[in-house]
Amino acid sequence: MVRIQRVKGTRDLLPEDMIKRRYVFERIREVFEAYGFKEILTPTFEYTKLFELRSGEEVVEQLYAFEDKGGRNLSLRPDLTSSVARLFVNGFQTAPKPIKWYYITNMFRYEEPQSGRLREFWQAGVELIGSSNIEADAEVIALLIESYLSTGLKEFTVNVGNRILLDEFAKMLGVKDDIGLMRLIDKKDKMKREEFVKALQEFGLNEEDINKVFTLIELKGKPDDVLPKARELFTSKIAKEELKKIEELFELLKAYGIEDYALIDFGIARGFDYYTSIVFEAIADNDLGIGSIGGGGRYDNLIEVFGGKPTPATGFAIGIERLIPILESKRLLPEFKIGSDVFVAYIGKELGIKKKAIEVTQMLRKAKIRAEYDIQGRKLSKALNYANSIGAKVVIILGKKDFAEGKVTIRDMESGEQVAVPIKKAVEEVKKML
RNA sequence: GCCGGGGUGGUGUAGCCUGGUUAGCACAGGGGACUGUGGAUCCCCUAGCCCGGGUUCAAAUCCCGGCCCCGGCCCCA
Repeated sequence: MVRIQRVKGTRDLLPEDMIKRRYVFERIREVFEAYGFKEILTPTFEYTKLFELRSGEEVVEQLYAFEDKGGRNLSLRPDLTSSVARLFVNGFQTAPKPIKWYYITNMFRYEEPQSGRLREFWQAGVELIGSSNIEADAEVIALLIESYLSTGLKEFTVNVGNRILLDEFAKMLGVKDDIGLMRLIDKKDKMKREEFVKALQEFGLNEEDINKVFTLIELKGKPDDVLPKARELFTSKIAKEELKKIEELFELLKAYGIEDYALIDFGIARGFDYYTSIVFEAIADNDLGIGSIGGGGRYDNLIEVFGGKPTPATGFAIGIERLIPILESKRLLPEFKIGSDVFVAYIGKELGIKKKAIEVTQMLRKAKIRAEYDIQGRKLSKALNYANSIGAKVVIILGKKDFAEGKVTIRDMESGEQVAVPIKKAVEEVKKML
């Protein structure tokens, strides 16, 4: 007999995992809804073409791609942004703007698993479609920050960069392979300074250019410190306009009251696939080897790539498998009690007494008390033992004597105290003890 | 896709280097001692060498391949 294993890069989620996830999702959901975002869900799989249109044919390597029985080339969704854009194009182009949608669901990417990276993972994210105003960027960045705060996380920052400024920067240096340069800059934190310098030299940059790269990288921190230096570095008109937007962005973030968590980091690249302007990523200090815990940005070209009329959009996603371990390691999650509060044990094997045990259990359940009765039909000492092991606070004992008198014995599992009460009073009595 | 480390009952492990009894231990699980009182004790039971091939008289142990886990690279939409 061959034992079937879990598929590589997937997880079984047990009750103690689920309760934590549910808690975190609920906190995030409350904030999303407070901001007026409405929940949507698109299909788990799409035509592979959808993702190719966005990211090029090479992405198939990173997709869970397959052919179905009808010969359709499909892929499990690697994120929801493409699907949401597709949905928008298919039916919401004339809907009132902005459209504010959120989702909490699983994604699939065919990659080698490692710390904080699985082949199936969950994201909570939002998309804000139809506004090119900087207000839209501010709204989603503020929402991202408030989402983390709602889970109890405090030691994190959302670092804001800008794709246009990086393009301008590449132009200034006369670099054609701007994406290559950005990837290199993105890796700056993983390398020693000398290695980084060497890599930049190999990329074809002279000393002056390399100094400019370092100036760019050091453009990191609070806007009051960073923006004046940025204005010296960037001289083009386009760049000046973007800098003005970023200045306004941070003014708006102050109005949201969350500016302490937002920083500028012009070295952020974030993949580069379809981001067009403001990009951002959330970093939480941790010793688990986890980098970004979420991120997003503006994607003003994607909707027309999918055949819609040009429509600006921005959004973000939070990686749950990255966030939860960090919350756990910082002890920010509450203690959860899983399982029943009341265990109903009965003595004897007669049908009548079993039925009475079920009836009592049902009374408790109808009163919204988490209760179960001893399906195993254990002897009393084992039943108490079991009740103890599942953490039941109260055991209801139904014996022949009780049965004959129309009563049950209620035992407080912490103190060991017991009272015999008429069955009709049992629920009331138990409620007092919980 | 590439690199490094690993894989022994449900869980945690001993054994592996240096091949040789019936693969040991603990916890968990089921039953009993105990036909109305738990967190205890005792007894019994269940259950394992990731898969395949090779070397050998003999493989958990040595060799090769695969799968999976942990971590790193590429990539990270």
